Amino acid sequence: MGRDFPSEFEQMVLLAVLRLGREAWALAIIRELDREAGRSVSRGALYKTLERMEGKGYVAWTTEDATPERGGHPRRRFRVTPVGVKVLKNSREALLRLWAGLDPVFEEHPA
Amino acid sequence: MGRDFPSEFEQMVLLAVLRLGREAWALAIIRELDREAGRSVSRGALYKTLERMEGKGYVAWTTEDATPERGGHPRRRFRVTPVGVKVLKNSREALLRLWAGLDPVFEEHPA
DNA sequence: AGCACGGTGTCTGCATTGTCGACATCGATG
DNA sequence: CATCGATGTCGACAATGCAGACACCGTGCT
Repeated sequence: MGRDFPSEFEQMVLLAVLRLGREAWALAIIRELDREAGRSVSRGALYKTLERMEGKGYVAWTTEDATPERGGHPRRRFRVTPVGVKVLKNSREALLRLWAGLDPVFEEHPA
Repeated sequence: MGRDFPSEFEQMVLLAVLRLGREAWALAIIRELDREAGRSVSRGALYKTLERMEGKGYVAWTTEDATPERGGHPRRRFRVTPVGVKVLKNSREALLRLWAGLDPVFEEHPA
């Protein structure tokens, strides 16, 4: 059904992959998440999630071998599938709808 | 730590409670979620989550007895605590930051 | 050579979360 | 009295989030 919601973590990962475009390697994703969302993740957690999302058809990847410069390892380049984009859009819209009208709550400045 | 993220579902529930204001009873939350986010939840799932969130200090409730009109049952009125608002704000900002620049991806209308 | 180190990826395991469905109560209605 | 609807509680299980250990292979020091 169209009613499929990615978990919060999955959303973040999907978004990070989208932002990285052609540079979406695992470690880059971790750094992106850390930098942009203030969220640190271990590789294990990330790979697990990516694999699960592949199962659901949210992401896909291609293995590209060598970048002999740095360690010369085959690394995986991830990308978000159309389905992934769709569910992302879905929850984005749901969130947007729920946030609507609550601005006063969020606008408050602390200190 | 300030770095605490509510899960996607928790976020939705918190938001629904905020929107409902003084009318945040369990069943109302369920209806709100269904209506605004297209997400259907069972009562068990919701209560569990609310209780877990109480443990983390995101929500609190007061039991008000009787509304003799409809079943005459004590029902719980939920509300989001300041901590709850804070974590909500946190993830909202993280999401907003991650979404930034990806508009082209989301703006596409499918036909 | 030898060794530590950094970038990659895999796997096991466990704690937390998400979710359902059954059980239970009480008033109103048929 | 039998039902139904609004409420809440509980037990169980599957899915998810996440860490840490294991492993490989170049590079750069020494």
